[in-house]
Amino acid sequence: MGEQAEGRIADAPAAARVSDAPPAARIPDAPIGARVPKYYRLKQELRQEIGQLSPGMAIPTERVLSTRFAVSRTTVRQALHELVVEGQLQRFQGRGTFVAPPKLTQTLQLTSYTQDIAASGRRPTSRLLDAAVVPAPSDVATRLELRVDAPVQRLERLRLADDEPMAIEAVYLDAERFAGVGDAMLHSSSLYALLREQYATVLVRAEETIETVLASPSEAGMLDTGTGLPLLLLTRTSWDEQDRPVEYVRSLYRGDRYRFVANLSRPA
Amino acid sequence: MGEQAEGRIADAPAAARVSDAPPAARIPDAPIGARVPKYYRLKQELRQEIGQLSPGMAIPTERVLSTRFAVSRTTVRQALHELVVEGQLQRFQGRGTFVAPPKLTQTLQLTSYTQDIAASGRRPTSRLLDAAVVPAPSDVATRLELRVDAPVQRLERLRLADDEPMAIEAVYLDAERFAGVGDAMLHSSSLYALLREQYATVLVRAEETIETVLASPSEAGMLDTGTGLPLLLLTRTSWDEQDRPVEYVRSLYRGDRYRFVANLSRPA
DNA sequence: ATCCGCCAATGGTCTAGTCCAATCTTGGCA
DNA sequence: TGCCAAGATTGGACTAGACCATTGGCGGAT
Repeated sequence: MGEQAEGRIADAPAAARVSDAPPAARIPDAPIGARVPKYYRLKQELRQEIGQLSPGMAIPTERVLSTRFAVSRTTVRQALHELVVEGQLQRFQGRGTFVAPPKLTQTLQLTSYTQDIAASGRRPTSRLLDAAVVPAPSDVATRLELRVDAPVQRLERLRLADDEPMAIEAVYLDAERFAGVGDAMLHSSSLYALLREQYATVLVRAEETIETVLASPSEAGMLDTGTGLPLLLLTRTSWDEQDRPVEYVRSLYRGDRYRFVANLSRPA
Repeated sequence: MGEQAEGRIADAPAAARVSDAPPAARIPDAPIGARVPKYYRLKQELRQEIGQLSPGMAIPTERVLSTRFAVSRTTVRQALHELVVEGQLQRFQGRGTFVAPPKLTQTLQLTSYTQDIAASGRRPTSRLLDAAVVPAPSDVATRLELRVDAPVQRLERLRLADDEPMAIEAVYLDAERFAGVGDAMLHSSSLYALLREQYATVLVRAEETIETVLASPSEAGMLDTGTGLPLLLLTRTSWDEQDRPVEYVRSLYRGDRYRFVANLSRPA
């Protein structure tokens, strides 16, 4: 299920070449008429080698690759960077570079995070980073159909699966309608259960957007990844049975570790 | 030469900035010890300045920024690169760097591309890149529930909206069940209309995955973007009323130009 | 045996330059 | 006026090297 390297759409057959000299591995020459940067050819070469290895195995250091392929370390780093972004490699300062495990698939559905992760056979946990009532910024106010600066409850959590950081999530709720939800979340782990049991609110519909953003240094720190790596930003607004907006959620997932799946049906 | 004189880049604000993402506020930055690289501060500085400008306006050249902020051109390029990835800037070799228009939102739904784009007030067109019957690769065979190497019709198209390249799309269909669909598509533009009218097939359900990949040189060329820029890879499998898989589609969208939205409802 | 501090190795950041490819400008020529 | 060649300017690729921060192993002290 991890396929993605090959079988891309319009990928030029490109480096389906023969590497003749084992000792001095050389970067394949650019095909005639195609201007392919050196770092890109190196990347393809490395991708091939990585394919032979198992997740967790180490690959040579940047300096070694630099001399082995007779390119500058900068060029090696550019190739490695792209492989990291694609989720093929993981780098750790001071330790080395390692083959990454395959991407995980997360379903877009109107169920609780806890259920989702448990259903995939992993152990879900959360760390509450922040719970405060704040004046609604304009975008939050718009989504929740409140006045700007109306009090909203913000809940910020770090989501983990098997103790690995998975996403940073910020939820916003109407602080008047859901008074006390912040305190309640200090001792609860499932917001959806709390809404159902304490506030008699059930979510029936949601709109979720997905786009690519880049990790800030602190986001990178929390997600245990690098600054500037692509993240997937999911923005969700959910409505209850009376079609009132209930929650507005922003979640940041590592783009190199996750993919998302949505189930569509014919419009009515 | 350890710490050289700082240029105009403000020192790390690092405070609880409500973090500035293009459309609206991102998740707040926790002040946990995160070292802020120079290129990142420059990026934030430039983001601020860009916010004052209108799409299409030019910003100073890399060499000018390099001297203005007293950093190397490499550092400027790293900052600009991230802003390009985030969809804030567009760069053109030989011309300059310009403020990018805002991202476009594309809905994930089981309707035809032509309808979708037209509904958003733009003019949809397609360029048929390739139409051939080929032996099914293993992933295609799996999705379409066929034997490996069974004949499948591949249709590869470049999707445009208002003449701007939007996505590269590859569709796979069972070549026996939909015999002649390749030829028919030479003179038609809507596959879904063709399926409905010529093959009495209506799609009622689909599963769509979204993940981040990077543009190869040829993909970058077709989408009029840069090699190595993040793309959003959408993979769709659709089923008909008898719950038979009909199509398997892979689409590549520019991650800096598009976001996607899905509508979710409560599971039954 | 255990702990701790030093140190080598790793990836992360940054510099100051070179050369190349694409584009725009400019001026001369028909 | 219209065209084209030459040069200037832009971003793209690449080099060789420096210093920093983090990590983990080794060896000595306890």
